[in-house]
Amino acid sequence: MTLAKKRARSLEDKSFRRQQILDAAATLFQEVGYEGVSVALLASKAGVVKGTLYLYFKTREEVFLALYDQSLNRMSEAFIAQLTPGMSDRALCELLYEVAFGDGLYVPLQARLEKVIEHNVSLDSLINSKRNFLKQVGRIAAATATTLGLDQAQAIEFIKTLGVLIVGVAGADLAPSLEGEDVPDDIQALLDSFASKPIFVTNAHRILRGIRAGDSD
Amino acid sequence: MTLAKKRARSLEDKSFRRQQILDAAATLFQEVGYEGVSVALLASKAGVVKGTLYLYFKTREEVFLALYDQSLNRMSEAFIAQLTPGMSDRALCELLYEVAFGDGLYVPLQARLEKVIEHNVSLDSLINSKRNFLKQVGRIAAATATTLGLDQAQAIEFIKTLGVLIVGVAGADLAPSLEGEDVPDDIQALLDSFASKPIFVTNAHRILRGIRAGDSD
DNA sequence: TTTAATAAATGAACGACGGTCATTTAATAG
DNA sequence: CTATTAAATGACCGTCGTTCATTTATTAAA
Repeated sequence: MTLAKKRARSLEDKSFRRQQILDAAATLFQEVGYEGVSVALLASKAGVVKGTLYLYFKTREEVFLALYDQSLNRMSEAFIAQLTPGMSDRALCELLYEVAFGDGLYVPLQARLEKVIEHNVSLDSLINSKRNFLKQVGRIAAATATTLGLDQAQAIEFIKTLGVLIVGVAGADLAPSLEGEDVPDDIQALLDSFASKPIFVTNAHRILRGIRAGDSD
Repeated sequence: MTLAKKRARSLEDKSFRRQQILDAAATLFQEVGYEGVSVALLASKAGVVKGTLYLYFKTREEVFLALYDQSLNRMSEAFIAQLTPGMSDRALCELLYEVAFGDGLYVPLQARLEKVIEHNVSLDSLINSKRNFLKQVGRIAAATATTLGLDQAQAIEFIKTLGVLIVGVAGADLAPSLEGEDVPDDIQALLDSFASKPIFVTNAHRILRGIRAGDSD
């Protein structure tokens, strides 16, 4: 769990400590959310001091970018593992929803990736992250192509588009919880009408039909 | 332009000053973006001092929420004004894209609305904003229903869904500009493949076809 | 075994941030 | 002309992400 030595001098030691920090960040994120993860709090949970964090990550956002990369890898692995041959279009859309929203880190990080995280990250880190993204999209698309009988280009377009859709529908889940607040009926009905799952599944299905039909007009 | 008196004592004076601050915020937003609009900078541009801002807005985010409401109103008005009878499905999707992304404030604010802005706003302000949202969606949907020959329920679903799609596709536009940076070809191609307009128009069209077909499976 | 070289870890300090509030003072009513 | 009021002020607060001179655990050399 913890490092035997107090100083990480070898490369293995360093990557071990780096991962320690990431693990603490993942746990903390689930408890207090993105904005709640301050550098001071993260450092204390990781058992180091603030300055030490900056030996392992250039900025606070680089921590989140690394967390995002790992969550994307988990997500794509889980998706591919749960794909079953002959799965219906709808079942696949639902699986993708469950895997993406079930991870706990992937959706809130993806939703902040381009608007926030990427704005305080080195070009190198950004490029590495994008390369990993390309790789995971390729893996997911290949598995999807086989299951749904699409060609690879269709599957890539499908998966990329669903990534876009996930960010859109995630809005409702990332809005402040009004649990226990005195919300008028008309407003509550409006909020309910944006429940992420039905919107995602229905429209993922519509998009898939369009791709199958080969529309380009 | 500016208030004759140095103190705003009447209700008209107060709402005038409030709007002055909002105008300064809109201008500043276009220049420096969301994160660049600090309370101190906004105050100086509006010709007041920091503390004064808090007489007119409870928090920094309430400024952005008011800005969002006004941008949504502008947007829906422009959309309805430019609708023409007999417009094709595709033309309407393109018009909606142009109007939404052309405003300059609407898209970046909508993209941050639920994830950031609504988290630091009073319940009253939030409810008022949602009521305005409901009203504008109703107006846009009614005009769309007429133009496209949809019933009102279909049109409302269509417009709500396109709002979700806008937030998703906006990611690419809100990412940091890598203009002048040394970006490898594969990464540049990836970024280009997420250009917001074609993704929006193509998929808005697919969604519309699905709604027209009356899919619910 | 002792010493010198190294770089990992520290924590005090920085400027900028959003937000507060006792005080000042412009405008109004008597 | 005076008393009342509340709009405007600006000094101040705690917190934030980030930096860096200093300390010290670890390793290599003597």
